[in-house]
Amino acid sequence: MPTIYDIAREAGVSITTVSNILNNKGRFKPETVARVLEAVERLKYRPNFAAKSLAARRTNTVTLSALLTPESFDPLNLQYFGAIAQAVSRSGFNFLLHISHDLESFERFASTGICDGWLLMMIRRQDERIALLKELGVPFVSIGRPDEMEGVDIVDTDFEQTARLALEHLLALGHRRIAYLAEPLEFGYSAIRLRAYLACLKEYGLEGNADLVAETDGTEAGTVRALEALWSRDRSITAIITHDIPALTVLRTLREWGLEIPRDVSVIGCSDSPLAALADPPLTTINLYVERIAEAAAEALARRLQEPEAPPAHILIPARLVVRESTGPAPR
Amino acid sequence: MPTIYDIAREAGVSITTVSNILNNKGRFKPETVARVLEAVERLKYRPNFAAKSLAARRTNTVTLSALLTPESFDPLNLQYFGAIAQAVSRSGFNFLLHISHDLESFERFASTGICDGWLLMMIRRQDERIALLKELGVPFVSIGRPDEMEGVDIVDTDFEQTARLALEHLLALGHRRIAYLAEPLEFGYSAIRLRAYLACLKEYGLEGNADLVAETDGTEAGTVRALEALWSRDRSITAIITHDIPALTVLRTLREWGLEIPRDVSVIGCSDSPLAALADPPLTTINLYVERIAEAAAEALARRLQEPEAPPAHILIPARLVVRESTGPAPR
DNA sequence: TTGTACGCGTTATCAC
DNA sequence: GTGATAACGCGTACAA
Repeated sequence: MPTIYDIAREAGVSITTVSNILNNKGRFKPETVARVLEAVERLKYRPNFAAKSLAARRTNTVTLSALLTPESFDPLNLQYFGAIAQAVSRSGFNFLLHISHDLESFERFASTGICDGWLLMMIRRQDERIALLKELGVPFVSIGRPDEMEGVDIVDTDFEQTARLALEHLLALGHRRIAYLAEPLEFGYSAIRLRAYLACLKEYGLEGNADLVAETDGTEAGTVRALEALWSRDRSITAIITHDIPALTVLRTLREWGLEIPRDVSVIGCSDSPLAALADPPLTTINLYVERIAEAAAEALARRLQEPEAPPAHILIPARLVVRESTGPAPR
Repeated sequence: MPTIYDIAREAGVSITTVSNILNNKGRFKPETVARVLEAVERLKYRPNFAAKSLAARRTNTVTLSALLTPESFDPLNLQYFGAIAQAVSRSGFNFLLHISHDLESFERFASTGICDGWLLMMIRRQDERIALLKELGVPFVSIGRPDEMEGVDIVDTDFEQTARLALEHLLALGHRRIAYLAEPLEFGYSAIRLRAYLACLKEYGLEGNADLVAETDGTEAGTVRALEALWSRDRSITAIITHDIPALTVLRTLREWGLEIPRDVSVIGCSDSPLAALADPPLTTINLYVERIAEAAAEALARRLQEPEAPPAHILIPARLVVRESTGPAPR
């Protein structure tokens, strides 16, 4: 691998000149620039990452932290990865993806200074990554809301709005007995969604439905159990609001029970995972605008990196209803 | 961030001692070791990645390269990511995941020397990443087979065996008119699978079925078209071999046609994507032992990094049949 | 067993 | 405009 000295020699200039030209600093004779660039091309020179980082005291790199959990097989995560990769690249940073199975591997990685800042996803209510990064003084943006949001930059879906979107869609179709099947409430977003939903119920004078709430433990069996609990409590339910992944199980279980969807029961998910369109019937759900979330997160981190002392931003991205075939008029 | 000098001062030793103790070199008084480790702990010192890499002329880091394509939403990819992350960590390297939307972003990243070696997945028939890495002289292992395998380390599924597994399963159930629905043949693995399948047919004296082969373009509509082509060619088909993702569409389309699975038609997929178990009915498929592939790839790369001149290895990992509910006895 | 000094490849500072 | 030269933080001869 050639070094900056090789280029300087080839072009007949000093390494300072090479460095400055490559980093667009100062003004140089077009001729000099040409000679340098030509040498770079010929020798296929690329500045060494380690040396550059060490000297500049910044790596110009941003890392996305994802967790490795059994539940995290939702292909929606792949959409997030892709969208964030693009958004970060566009904002001029190198992009890295780090998958940690435990906090230790995250810590080892985070404290070596391989990146300037972090994007955190799959946020938990008491996310240890946040505590760690705060302590280390490493800039980051949280994609999702932890319990303690004080002093942290946050980008998240506007779950208050998704709750409204789902409820209003069902109300417009004539549904009144609406159940809510929550994902494990230990997941921050699940707790937030439920709270928003309950508030929304109240707004529409439907507090009665607050009884029709169940929680799955995240497994298929758990979802079936939650559904059974709901059904044994009230057989007049005509619609269910849930998340995309449990919705798949709900769809199948209801059909096994001899119910037809949406004739007998309407089902609406949330997140518009790629799985939603593949479901049978295709699932009505809420699209989160993953690209906008990615864009906002990348921007927020870029700003934080530039102005370390700026006040933390809390950005909520609106979502949109995607009507497919799992919802229909309430049975009479 | 504290440096090695801070630790040396805190522990009352030289930086050499700190460095050696941290890297397990030489023998030291237990007392000295304790003092150093205690200082490290107290100041939360971690060797700086850039400085370490620069001095050692190696980064001790391995990167997995994934491509960003519309088709790549299969959650199986997430399993690969996780398994490879773990395997690489276990083999003592830092793990990075790089998602590239184009060759340029890959090249920019690969030529800065941020990692010692690469693991390549989602291999294409003429994969430009392979050409680039070869030219750069950067060590890598290809997870999947490109057309030109000469001189490259390869770890892949034994598709010759998966073909046999699927065919034998169906034959044992009494099927004789078996169709094959291939993924786009521009994907290397798809071409390899088809070739292996045709060879397997011949072995069983079933060359007649070679007519019952169709190719999807990877979209849902394309899969439906391929299925229609198959059906218009021969209505006596009782079983279909395909990949997991198109299998989902096949399942749904056949049901729309009024066919029951597996009573009227058996369907078998390949790859045991997390989606397979969620399908309706749950899909019989071939499990690829993702963990073993990951393990083998990480090992192969570690060996290559240690012995740059070792002869290239071509490792094929056997798979296993997973019988669920989409296959059954042939209708009489 | 410990300390000094140099080198890794780059950027930053400051002089010319 | 261009060029010396001193960091950057760590590993490692080599000397003590």
